[in-house]
Amino acid sequence: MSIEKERREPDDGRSTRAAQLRTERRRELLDVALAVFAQRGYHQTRISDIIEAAQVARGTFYLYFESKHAIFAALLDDVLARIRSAVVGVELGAGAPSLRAQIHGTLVRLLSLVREEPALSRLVLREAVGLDPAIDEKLAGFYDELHRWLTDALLNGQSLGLLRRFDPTLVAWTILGAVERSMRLLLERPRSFSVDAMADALLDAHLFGLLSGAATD
Amino acid sequence: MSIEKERREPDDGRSTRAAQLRTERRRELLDVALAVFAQRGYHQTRISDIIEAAQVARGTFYLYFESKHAIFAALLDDVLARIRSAVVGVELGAGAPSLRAQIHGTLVRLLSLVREEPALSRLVLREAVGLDPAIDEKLAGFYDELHRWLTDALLNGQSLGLLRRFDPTLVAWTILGAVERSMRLLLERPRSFSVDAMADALLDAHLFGLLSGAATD
Amino acid sequence: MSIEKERREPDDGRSTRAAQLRTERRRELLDVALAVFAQRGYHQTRISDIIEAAQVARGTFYLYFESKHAIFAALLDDVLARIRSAVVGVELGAGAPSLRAQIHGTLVRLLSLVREEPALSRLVLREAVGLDPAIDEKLAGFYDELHRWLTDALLNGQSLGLLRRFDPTLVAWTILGAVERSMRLLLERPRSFSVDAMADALLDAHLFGLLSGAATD
Amino acid sequence: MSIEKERREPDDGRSTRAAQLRTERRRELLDVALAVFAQRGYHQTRISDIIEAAQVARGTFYLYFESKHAIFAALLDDVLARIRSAVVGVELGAGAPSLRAQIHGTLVRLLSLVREEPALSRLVLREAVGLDPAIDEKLAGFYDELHRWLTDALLNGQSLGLLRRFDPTLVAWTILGAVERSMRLLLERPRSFSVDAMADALLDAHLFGLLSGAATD
DNA sequence: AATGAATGAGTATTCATTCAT
DNA sequence: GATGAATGAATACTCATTCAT
Repeated sequence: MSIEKERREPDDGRSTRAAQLRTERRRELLDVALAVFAQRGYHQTRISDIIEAAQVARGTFYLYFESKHAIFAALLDDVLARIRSAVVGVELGAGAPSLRAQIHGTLVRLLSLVREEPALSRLVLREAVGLDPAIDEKLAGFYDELHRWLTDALLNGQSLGLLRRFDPTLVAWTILGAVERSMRLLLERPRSFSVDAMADALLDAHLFGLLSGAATD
Repeated sequence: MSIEKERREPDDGRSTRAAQLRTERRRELLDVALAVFAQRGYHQTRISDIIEAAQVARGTFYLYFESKHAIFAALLDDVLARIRSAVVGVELGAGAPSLRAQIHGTLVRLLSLVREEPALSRLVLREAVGLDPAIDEKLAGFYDELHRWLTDALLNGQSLGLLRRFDPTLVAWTILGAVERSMRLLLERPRSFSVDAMADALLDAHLFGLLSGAATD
Repeated sequence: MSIEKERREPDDGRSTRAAQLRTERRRELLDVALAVFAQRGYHQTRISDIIEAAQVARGTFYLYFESKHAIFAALLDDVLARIRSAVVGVELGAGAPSLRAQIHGTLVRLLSLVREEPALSRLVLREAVGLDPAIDEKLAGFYDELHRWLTDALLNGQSLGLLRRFDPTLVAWTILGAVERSMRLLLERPRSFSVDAMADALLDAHLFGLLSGAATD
Repeated sequence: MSIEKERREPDDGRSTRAAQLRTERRRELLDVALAVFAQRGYHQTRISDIIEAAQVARGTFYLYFESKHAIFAALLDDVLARIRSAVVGVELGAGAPSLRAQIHGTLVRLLSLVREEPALSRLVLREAVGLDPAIDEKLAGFYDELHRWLTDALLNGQSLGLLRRFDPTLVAWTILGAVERSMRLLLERPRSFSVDAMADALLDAHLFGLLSGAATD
């Protein structure tokens, strides 16, 4: 009992290096697990699949993650953070790019994420759905977040006179669904459309509506 | 699945009665399974849950369905059929109700289905997602079907001059996503919006767009 | 739902036979488990050992017992009941056999149990000790019961004037320990003593004491 | 176990100091392990429990003990030695305290050990029972030792004419059991009896027997 | 000597499905 | 057709021990 008081936590290279190795291995496990989850789905994935792919002993896995569920949750957190960072940054200040250009940019970032990281995307759009109350809540919270952001943007546009009167809450959900389905589409048929075309279509449809100018009904 | 359909029985009264009983029991199993699947989710549901709720012996279950997977698939087929029948019937002929009224009606039927049959809806919108390649394909096929129907409607509208120029394929996916998300919203927060308001919001946003009349960008 | 109301619980031969089979199989599992637990000890025993010895599938085991712990507890209950029934029946009424003869009989029954059922005995005397708080409590309760019984007997003897003054509580524990150790001895070295000699030695030592008549200190 | 004892180190100051540190740390591990084993039991105790409590790295543990089993065995050896030293010292020479006083003293020493070192006592009386063939043998050997000592004492008493005729082997086991159970009693209900009263009760019962003077049967 | 990350054998329990009655 | 006892493959997680640093 008295001995350990003399022990000093070395903040030297050794522990720094150890922490780094730890982070790396955790990262590797996450990467491997992502690939396996995306390919086989959560339930078809066995811990064995992950540790075999990661070339790691069974016990090692549990050194880094408490459970199969935990690594999936961590993975999901990663993706959601990525999506968040693809969304933030729309600014409606003077001198900023036009509203339309900015939204277009956001859409392109989102859709590109799907194209570049299909595994990550598959996680949010497919594997995480209906998995678990805890996961469901995380996902619901995330969509709420996006929805809040979008609602604010719409409100902003309305108060600036750019957008007309409508229920921003409902419309925000509508747009979210449209984007979500576009992402899903890109995930399932990556070759069918260009990211740019999709972003344009989304924007045009929502900004200008579908009626021909002559239409009255 | 196909096995039962191909089986033929002599058409006397006895087998008619038997067939009827068979159909009833099958129906009851489906109803019970729907409730359980919707409440607990596919993976958390054990055959025991179903047969206990249905007051049926274990072996009896397998007399009516080949497997847990099979009863889920049958259930899914049921829902998809229900949704189909909520969608079909939009006619763009002369003397028919206005395009807008018809689409509004379709949307109301869809959203009402969610409200009245939350269990069924939950099955398509949550439980079936990412379950299984076979299920995925069934679901994808269904969405393709809806998409094709919607694309046709849009093309129709364009050829009638009611709708302006845009890529009907992309826009159809967009609209589908918007509807889907609206249904999901109604499923998760049934009290938050009226079916009618949602249908209106969906229509307005897509028909007229969000820009204020004065907006140029 | 309406169908099953018509089903009747048949109290005929079929379910009677089923219940009997069930009891038999449970019994067999208990017997086999007893042998294995006694030979290898609780912790070294794997469920596989039991089901292999019982020629039964893994799932079948769990049809009859909730867990490894549960079957051990059931087994322990069995033994304790056996020991109880070896102890009860000491009567101090008029016309009854002499106190000494009766106690001798009880001791013989107890020690014979060890000789005839070494596996059962090993369970109480060795395997169950320190296994688990729940088991510990069961065991402690049982010893308390024996102790209460013995204390009563001693009090009885005192009030009849057969026994001299002493603290019956303490002495009862003392005697219990002597018997327990005798049983353990018989378990470990079955050939070393006859049941009868042990019962005699226990009785003599406790009734008459060890001092020689001449002893004053 | 024996390995460490045979290892020799050059006797200069450095290694003396080192050896001392080594002994200290070993001692600390033993103390900590004792506490943990006594509280949680052998099987519920994980090496992690010990090293966390001892504030020592995992590998360090194995520098001092070959295995979990080994540290338990070492601990058990400690207790057994303590008990031995509480027992030895009964001398039946002339001028020595009376036989009764000496035995009383031995009993008090034994029972006090239980009171003062409940953790150690729990180890012998509960945790070690039925643990392992190796441990069992160690325990059996120890009881044999006690038994031999007690048998000798009884024989001695008989040859001195202090004790009457009886089978000393059997009676020695009997007494051992009585003492053992008294210790267990004190362990489980430390408040229920005084050490002195227990020693007295044990002695009185065994020396004078339980029959009233008038008793003939 | 000390550390603690890595190892991997070990195992209780679940549950979809079968089949004898 | 109905039953439900029996089956056994499947798998997440634990923890004593090792060993490179």
